[in-house]
Amino acid sequence: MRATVAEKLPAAADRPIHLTSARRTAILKALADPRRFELLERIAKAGCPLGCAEARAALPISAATLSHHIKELETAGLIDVRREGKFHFLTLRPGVMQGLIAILGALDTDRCPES
Amino acid sequence: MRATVAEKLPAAADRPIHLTSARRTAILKALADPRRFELLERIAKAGCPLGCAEARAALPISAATLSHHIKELETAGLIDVRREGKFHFLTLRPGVMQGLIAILGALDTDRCPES
DNA sequence: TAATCAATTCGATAGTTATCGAAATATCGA
DNA sequence: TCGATATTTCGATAACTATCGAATTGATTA
Repeated sequence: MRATVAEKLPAAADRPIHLTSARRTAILKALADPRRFELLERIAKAGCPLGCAEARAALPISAATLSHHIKELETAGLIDVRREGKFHFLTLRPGVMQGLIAILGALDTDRCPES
Repeated sequence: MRATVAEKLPAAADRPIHLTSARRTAILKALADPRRFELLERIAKAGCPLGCAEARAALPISAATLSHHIKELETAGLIDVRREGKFHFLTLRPGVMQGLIAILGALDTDRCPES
């Protein structure tokens, strides 16, 4: 099933997206920077699209650095950026985090009885 | 509670360990290197403790590099290393991956209705 | 003890990246 | 069009790290 665009289900019902190993690495790298992770937390906790100004107010970084981090999160496919005139709004991309979780969860399924 | 998988997989029922943000970062960094991730996959899939020789046979890296990666995984708390005389054996540390999953899962809980 | 094998440590190198200020680009309001 | 504001790009720097060969430590065996 080739993921029809029609299934734009509202909130918590996102299926995990399948991730190639290259994309998995990109996502993990994006998450591995503390500031970037904090930014992503802000975006996630905001629920509604987060403006760059709000993001900037929360993080002690320059505009150039924020732009860099946003691009990293975007190219990793972790967030969507809606560019609306002068302002940009950031949202978590549905299903991606669940896709990562699926990969990580598969790692510690079976274990040796003798531990 | 979505513990549907737990019943058919005996040993994987470890509770998620609570992770500080510093440790979360260390773990994500450890996972963000592709070779290291592959090493961890090997350890996980082996189930039983994996010898360094087997690990080395699976990865095209020198002994020095393998040693480095093992230390990274160990200091991040992702694996345990049982040192038995001349040989070292690697196992996945229980609960840690689940702890990370818990953090990541908490990120995309609620979302804006307007998408 | 000497030889051997497993793993670590050392020293060096090459590639990556987080960070910033300054300059550039883009959008909006007057 | 002009000026103000938002974001990006550029150029540079500092810090980090993956990698290796060589030397070293540590354990086993002859």
